Amino acid sequence: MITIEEAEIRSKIIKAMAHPVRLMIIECLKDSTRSFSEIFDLFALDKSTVSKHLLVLKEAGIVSSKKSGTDMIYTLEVPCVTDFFGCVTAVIENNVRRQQVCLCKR
Amino acid sequence: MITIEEAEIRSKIIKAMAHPVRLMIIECLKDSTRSFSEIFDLFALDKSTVSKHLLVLKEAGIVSSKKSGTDMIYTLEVPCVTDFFGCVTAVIENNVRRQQVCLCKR
DNA sequence: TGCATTGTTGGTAAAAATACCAACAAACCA
DNA sequence: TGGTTTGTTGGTATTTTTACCAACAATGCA
Repeated sequence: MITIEEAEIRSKIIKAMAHPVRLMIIECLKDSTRSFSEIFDLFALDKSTVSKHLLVLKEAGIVSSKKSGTDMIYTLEVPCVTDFFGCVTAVIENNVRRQQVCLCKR
Repeated sequence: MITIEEAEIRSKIIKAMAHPVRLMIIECLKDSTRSFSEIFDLFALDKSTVSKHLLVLKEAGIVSSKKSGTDMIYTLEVPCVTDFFGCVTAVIENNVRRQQVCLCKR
């Protein structure tokens, strides 16, 4: 069995992914690095909000950043996190399927 | 690119996993179903708190429950979620490695 | 029926997360 | 050097999450 300390460490990393904006950021970093302004342009949010979402991902160790000229370049450090989305999709499909069963039976 | 609606649906499922207690519940359901009292005994928490954590997992479609005699039996609906923990461990190990690099260089 | 046992629900207080604005820092360029 | 662009940090209001207690519902048992 997992200890509570280990669970807390895991929780921080999973929590860092548990926000729609941060999920979209991870998705857009899946195939290549992106500059802050490219990421910022995806959302109708204040730049400080986007910057703070990136900080959450960085502190979790999911992305890293480096200065390049004027830009700040963000990189997905651990691409395997996107593998997980397949399982999340499986949960979603299972939910849909179960709801259909309910609808049919009642 | 993923839409914001899709990201919100995914986010709800990931958020359901993003708590140390709920991660431990998932871990303990990995190999077999468990009764409420077995799960409750893992924690020094009020029974209402544990019950509500289970409700969060249930509403996300991660676990299901069924009454069996006196007990409420909980089942992990989508075991693949535990596969993800391997990737979370990869993030943790990467973080440790990077911190060691920092410590050496400074 | 009366009384435990088992688990859920309602209410509330405290903590954490989120988004914005404003101010700031760093780098570039005119 | 002075101004512009790019991104971060500080502060604050709002929302969400969390945990407890108390009350309740459902089941089994004496």
